[in-house]
Amino acid sequence: MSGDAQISRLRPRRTDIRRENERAILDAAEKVFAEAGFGGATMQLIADMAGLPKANLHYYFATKEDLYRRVVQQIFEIWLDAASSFDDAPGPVEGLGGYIDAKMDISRTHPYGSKVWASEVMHGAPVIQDYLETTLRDWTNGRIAVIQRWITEGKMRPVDPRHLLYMLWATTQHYADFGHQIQTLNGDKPLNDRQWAEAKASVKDMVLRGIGAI
Amino acid sequence: MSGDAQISRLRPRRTDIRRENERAILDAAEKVFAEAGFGGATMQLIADMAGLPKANLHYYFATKEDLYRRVVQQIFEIWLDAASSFDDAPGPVEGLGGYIDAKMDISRTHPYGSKVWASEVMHGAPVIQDYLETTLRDWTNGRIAVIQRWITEGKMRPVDPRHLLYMLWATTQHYADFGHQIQTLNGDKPLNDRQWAEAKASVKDMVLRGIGAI
DNA sequence: TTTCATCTTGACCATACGGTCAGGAAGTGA
DNA sequence: TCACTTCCTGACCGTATGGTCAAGATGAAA
Repeated sequence: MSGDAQISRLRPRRTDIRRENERAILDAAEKVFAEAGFGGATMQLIADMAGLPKANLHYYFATKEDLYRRVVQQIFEIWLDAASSFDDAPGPVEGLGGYIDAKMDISRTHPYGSKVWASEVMHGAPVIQDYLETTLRDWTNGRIAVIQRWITEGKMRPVDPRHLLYMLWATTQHYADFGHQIQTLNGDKPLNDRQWAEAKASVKDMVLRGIGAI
Repeated sequence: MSGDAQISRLRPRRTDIRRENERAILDAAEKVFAEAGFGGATMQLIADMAGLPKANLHYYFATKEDLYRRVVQQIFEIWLDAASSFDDAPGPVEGLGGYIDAKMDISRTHPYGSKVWASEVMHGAPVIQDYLETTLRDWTNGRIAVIQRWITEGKMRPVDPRHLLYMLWATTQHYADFGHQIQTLNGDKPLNDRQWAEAKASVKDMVLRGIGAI
């Protein structure tokens, strides 16, 4: 009767099994890699956190490095998506303001991924160097062109777009990468909703004034 | 004859031996910890880079963690010294401008130390948490007071001093911690003297305008 | 039911690592 | 020269790690 239908629902399908296990492993790996670094992370710890035996990890991800690469690619794609505000914005206030909002939100929701990326770059980008030289370089040049156009149109002062981008990346990601330090200076308490809103407002205000957009 | 004098000069004194070996080990350790992380660094690699047998490292530094702690403390003290411009400055242009100059210089001269610090904080500051809660907290509160005074005196707009400091730390250290990424976006070439000067000028210009100090 | 591909897992292995130690070399002060 | 401290180092050890494998369990298709 309805029992059959229930069982066939509860019993996971093949594709679901694969998807759910890969998701659990990637989530656990992101956290462990962020907190211990690539060298300090162990497959055993990731397995425990994902609730799977270690040998099962190697069934889905051949090596530790494969797993790590997937984690790094993930945060990179999330950041690329966040840049859509650049494209269809009339000026720097909307474009850069929206970009800052998006990056700050990501720093709050994906602090582990941000840390893994930072660690990877700090170590000389051994596994994602090709990304830097292709996707990131193209992306950066595209946004530099947009910023240059805004300058030409008189919508902001003539600042070096490169150093502006570096400042944006540095400042927004700082709230994820150095979140522990910020928390310590905040009386050992994580920033609450109001404080995050103030942080976003402060960053936007200082940056947009700094480039003469407001 | 003069041979004796030469020999007695060439033959290193006890204190020199200790000082020089500790220096060689610390320099090598700073680089290896920065490039591989604490977990990825090996005592063997540090020993090779310092030109000493591994057992000798353990003669000067009991454990890997002891060595690591010394490296982290080093960069922290360098940064503290850089903040002197804050104290005897009439206003934000000189105070913050000098601080940015100093931090940017350190990012160029001590990129490894900066990375080690970043890595340590990202991993939750397991070995320098007490520093964060004492020295750094006190230091930060002191500078916040200075910034507040400047605001009261009308020398800059009323911005949140905390987020201003975070922006300064993030931006200046970005040129060290993400130096590899910056280099990649610079055509795989390190920033030259002129580009470093431009970077400093850009950062100072954007920040000081952002807070209404110029 | 039968057949097949996918998934699971405990046990195992070779390697590399941090750290130890004993015994000798070298500098130092009397 | 002698006694003493500091410095040096090859050899060694226990442990933990990434990765393998073979045998079995489970779901899917016929």
